[in-house]
Amino acid sequence: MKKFVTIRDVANAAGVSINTVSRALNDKPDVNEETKEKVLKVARELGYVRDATALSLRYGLTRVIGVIFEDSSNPFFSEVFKGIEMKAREHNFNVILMNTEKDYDIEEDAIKTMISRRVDGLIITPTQERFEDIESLANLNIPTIILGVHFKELKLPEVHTDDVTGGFLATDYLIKKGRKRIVLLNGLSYKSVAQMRFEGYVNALRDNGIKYLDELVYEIPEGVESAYNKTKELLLSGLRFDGMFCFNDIFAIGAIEALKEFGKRIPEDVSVVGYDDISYAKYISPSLTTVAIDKILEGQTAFELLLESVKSKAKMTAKEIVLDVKLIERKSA
Amino acid sequence: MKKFVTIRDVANAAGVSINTVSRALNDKPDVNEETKEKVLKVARELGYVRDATALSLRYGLTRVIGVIFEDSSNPFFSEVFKGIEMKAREHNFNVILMNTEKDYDIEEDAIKTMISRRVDGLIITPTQERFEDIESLANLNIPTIILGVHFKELKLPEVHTDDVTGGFLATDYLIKKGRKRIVLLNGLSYKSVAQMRFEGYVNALRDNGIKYLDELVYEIPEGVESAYNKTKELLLSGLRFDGMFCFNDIFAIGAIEALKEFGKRIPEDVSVVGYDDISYAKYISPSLTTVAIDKILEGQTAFELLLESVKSKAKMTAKEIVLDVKLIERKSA
DNA sequence: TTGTAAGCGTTATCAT
DNA sequence: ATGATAACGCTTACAA
Repeated sequence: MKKFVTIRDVANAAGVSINTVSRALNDKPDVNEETKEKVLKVARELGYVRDATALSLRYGLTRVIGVIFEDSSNPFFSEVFKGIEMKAREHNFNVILMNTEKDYDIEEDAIKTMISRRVDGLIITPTQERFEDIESLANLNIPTIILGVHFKELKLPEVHTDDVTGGFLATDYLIKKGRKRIVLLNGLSYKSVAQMRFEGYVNALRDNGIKYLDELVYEIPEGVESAYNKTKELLLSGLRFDGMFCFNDIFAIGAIEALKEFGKRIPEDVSVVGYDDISYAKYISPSLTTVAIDKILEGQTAFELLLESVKSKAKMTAKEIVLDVKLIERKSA
Repeated sequence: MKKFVTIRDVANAAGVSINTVSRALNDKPDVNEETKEKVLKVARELGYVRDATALSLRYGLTRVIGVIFEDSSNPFFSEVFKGIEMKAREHNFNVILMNTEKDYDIEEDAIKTMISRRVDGLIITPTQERFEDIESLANLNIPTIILGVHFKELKLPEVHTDDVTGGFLATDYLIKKGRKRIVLLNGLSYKSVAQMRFEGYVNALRDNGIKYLDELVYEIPEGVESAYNKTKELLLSGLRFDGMFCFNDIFAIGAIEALKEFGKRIPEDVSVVGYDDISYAKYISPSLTTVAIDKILEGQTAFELLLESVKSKAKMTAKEIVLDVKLIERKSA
């Protein structure tokens, strides 16, 4: 049925042996110029396209990398992916993308799949629930980059942003704007990112001589709804607060929705700062003051670090690349 | 270096031949129960993982499909992809995702790459600039689904939304809201989608007895900036209009930004309707009235149609799946 | 300069 | 029930 032209077909048509074809195709020196021309011509006419699966088997290298995200449709990840794909394409690598839907079991399966596919390397944003699956990669010595997350427990190369500073910048900005009671709407604390942003929050309070209050700090699961509901709950509970530092822009969007619903003016009554600077942050209303991270760059960096690791056959080490963040001042705070 | 456990390693360790291992691993009937148990145990201990590249070569099937988008970070595509990936995972397929950046040459390269990878099938949103590259797929009889686009020139299976109806719904809604001079901020007209939405726009005007005016119809390239600039230009030119039907939500976002800048009240002065219902459409301000298409479903449908085509070894035919659209009423119109 | 043959990891066919 | 062998498409020693 689906029959591709093989090197053998070309050989027959050109009246030479298959490895002469191979040599010609690969522009090797030990082949007569005329023969080469002829072979190339025949190959073109027949529509020959190299079979990458055969090459993979032959070389034990696939030129495929795997990317495992919790949700590739999340604008943060979709932009990071873009950076990865750009660089990969530039280096003639292809990318298999899989989602875990934040489920450890799916993550484990995805990793197995990637191993089975013999990917040359892997970029992953782990759920961080457990990490035996990631360890198995390290044991197989499959080059792996942890993206967007810091793993204390694992000695693997990581690319992430400076989220302690990010948390600090956001909180400090709110304080400078005169905010005294700043709610931290954080992600779940088993995630390193949440821990780091929390640390930044605490640092900023401390540096500004503001007392840390447990009643202002909340950890909630991902999602707009989640943030919307929690904010509504806080509002209903009568908790007083004049600022919110949200774990990400999605949370900020949910929070703002709830605040508006309660007639709060933003930023007059409550100032809101997000995180990530997803592309629509500037179009929501009020436009979102947020901690920007260069997502494309993060993806590119991850790929380049991975490529390094793929090329050097050395054992993976705990290299850590921390990317800068900056505060983008808009209307919400 | 990177040494994976092979069937041969397992065979040696278990003291059987490689095909006994193969049989055990594949749960074939002709293998002693005890031997099978032993082999399975050894395989587990050694951490054996099947090599998919070898399988691909062996069977001439990769269980990989290719997806070629113009920009996977565009929220429309990233959601469609999610639908594709979900279904693919369910059916034990993997997905290689590539971007064309709206460049025909990159598209052509991407297609070559996919052929080289021997993908079992391909889902593509063509640039529609030319289509020789797509034709080459048809000639190779590689199952291909055209997504989100209607190709008059090609007889290939397509999945797209009912954009004539969509264009009609949007325009008709604006008219029912009392709008008389409705700007169509359309995509470039060589794209079938733009043609279809235009057709819907014209139909709605006709059905409502409103005269079509060329001066209200504009075709612009993709991007928020593009829409922002064009809207600003229209405003500056003094063109009168009280409604805008935007080719997509991204355009609507850009248009709204420009309108606000000029002090126009939305929807009082100018009503705006978008298209796609990207996930942030409801969070921009005013929340966007838009024509919703189920992007996840579109992705899932595309995969399922592709799978059909992959399984049936029949020649590809021009099957067309047209998905429903519906108008989501929010605050912008 | 060109051809022959082995091998990458797997499964299917054919023997035993 | 199990083992040896060929084949998938390609590249690379090695021979000629």
